[in-house]
Amino acid sequence: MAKTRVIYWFRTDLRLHDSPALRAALDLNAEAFWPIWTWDPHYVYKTRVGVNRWQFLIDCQNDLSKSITRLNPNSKLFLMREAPQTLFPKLFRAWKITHLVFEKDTDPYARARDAVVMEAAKEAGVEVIVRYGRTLWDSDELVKKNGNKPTMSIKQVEAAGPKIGPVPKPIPAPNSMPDPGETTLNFEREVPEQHPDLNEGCREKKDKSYEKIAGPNGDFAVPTLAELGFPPATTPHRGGESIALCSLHKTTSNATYTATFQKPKTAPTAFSPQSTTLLSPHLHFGTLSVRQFYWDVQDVLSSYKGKEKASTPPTSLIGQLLFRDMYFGAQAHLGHAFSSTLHNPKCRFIPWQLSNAPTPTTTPPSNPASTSTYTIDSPQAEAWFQRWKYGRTGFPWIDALMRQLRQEGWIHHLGRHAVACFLTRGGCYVSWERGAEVFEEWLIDHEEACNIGNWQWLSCTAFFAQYYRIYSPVAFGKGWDQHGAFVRRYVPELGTLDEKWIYEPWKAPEEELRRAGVRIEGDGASGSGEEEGVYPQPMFDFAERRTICLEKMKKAYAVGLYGDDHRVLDGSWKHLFDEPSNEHEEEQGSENNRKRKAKGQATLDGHFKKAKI
DNA sequence: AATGTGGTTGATGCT
DNA sequence: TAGCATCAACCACAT
Repeated sequence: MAKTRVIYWFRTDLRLHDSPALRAALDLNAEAFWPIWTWDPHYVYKTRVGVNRWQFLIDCQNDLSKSITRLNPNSKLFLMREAPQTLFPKLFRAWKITHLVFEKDTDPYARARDAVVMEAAKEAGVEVIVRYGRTLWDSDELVKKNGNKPTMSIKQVEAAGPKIGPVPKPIPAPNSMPDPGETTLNFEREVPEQHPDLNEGCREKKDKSYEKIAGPNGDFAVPTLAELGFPPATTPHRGGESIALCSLHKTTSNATYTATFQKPKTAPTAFSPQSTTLLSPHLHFGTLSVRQFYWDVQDVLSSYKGKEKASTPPTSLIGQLLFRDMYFGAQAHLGHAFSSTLHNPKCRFIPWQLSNAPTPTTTPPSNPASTSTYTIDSPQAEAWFQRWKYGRTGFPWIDALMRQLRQEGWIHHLGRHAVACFLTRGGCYVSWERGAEVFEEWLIDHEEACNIGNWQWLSCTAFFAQYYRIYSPVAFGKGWDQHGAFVRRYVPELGTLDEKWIYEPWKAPEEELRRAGVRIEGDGASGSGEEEGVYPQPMFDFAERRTICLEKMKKAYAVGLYGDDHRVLDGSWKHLFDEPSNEHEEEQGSENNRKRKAKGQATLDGHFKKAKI
């Protein structure tokens, strides 16, 4: 038997089925094999992981650990509470490791982290094996086949993907796993820097997850929410590969549903059950392989003989997976710059309120944007933002969605459209970055690439540009749910209000409100309007805000700046917006856009010089 | 190079 | 009830 001593490092792939990296690790026929997870202070303190997503992660880890033990009673998922960058060099020596194997991760922080770990492995003489299995196609390969440009449209993905080759077929789960070696830890432990802690506000008690490297009982156990100082989760959705595979099977065993799925025709108001598959959190944690999903759907399609025509990308289920690859491809190319407007060459500059504060340097940030700060440049906008976040806008459709999000960690994609449009270009004119942070904290399926990409889409700063298509906080929900069952479910204080007023309670006559036992009053600010039987006034006249936002968007598009423009970074963009809108300037704007298009990444300087002549 | 067409998911009012 | 034009007018992509 080969004397290989292997660490398999689980990260974005909490599964045994269809894992190219795990297969590569097991093919080493190790004499000792440790399946491990490293607790990462970056994840624990520097990203917004809400209680519900923590619960989901813990579910995934427990399920995976059980599955490993089923393959080998001596093994399980070994959780190590130290940063991988400092842990691995010590672990390599202590356990005489010969191989480290993991799935490639193209998130900007992950790339930097893995580079450090791979360097340490090189120094320790440990061979590193990396395999890709997180998207349909390796995101870096996808970018290459897209002319070394970020994938910014679904057409580009449809063209570039097949150039790489067909989506790899699923790999069966292993049916055995070698014993782990010794698990003694005879080395000094490095306690991570715990401040600042982005999740401090969520904790009821002090975080104790890093007190001992192998957990409180020294058995490498999966942590509990209590250890992290969190209160119990509120989400009804549970994680784990077992559940993920059951859910996938449930979806694909309904051939008609699977083959004719059209995303825009699924109701965002359906809640019991939901109208979509709810497989996104499983894709996020890698408890479901996206390629397994892809091929299971393809199998259904190839044998489908139903009356209704099968759907095709982009609206079909396969189309949804292509969008995911598109966002991963954009992020793989742009790195940290993808996550904010500033420094982002593909993100249109709009002078939103509550935007990320500019970084002092002119180079793209090396730190994740999630540690960004913003200035309250408008108390009004900040108040609207807070009311939006906590579901107290006075628009029941918006509030129901935001409350469902906070409580359950998941809302339908079209619901995300409705609240995102409302916060940004179709109501509050608040930066998409603020909304993205709330989603980061509250979504159990939060995937940085997809979240950032979708917020840019909805705010019409990248991927999508039809800013005049604005969702109404009244009409859109009503179109899907005439009777307001969804609103009643999540905004119970309006539970018995007649359907005539359920989307616009401020218009209801006094006697209707009295009969329904609700008063419409207060400004929805924190600490007010939370009295039982009270629902806030709408925070603004939507029609009025709609018009204002449209004008502002039109202006910003005419000016035509992007996040990497020096005038955006040095603040001189203000002059371009101060000037009153006139014919000449509109022409300049169009010219800007045309020039930019013709010159690719060129700045607008050339045009301005030309314009002066 | 100018022009036309289409773009996963708008709202409204008309036929 | 589904399909269409209108609203105002964006970008990407193909020709």
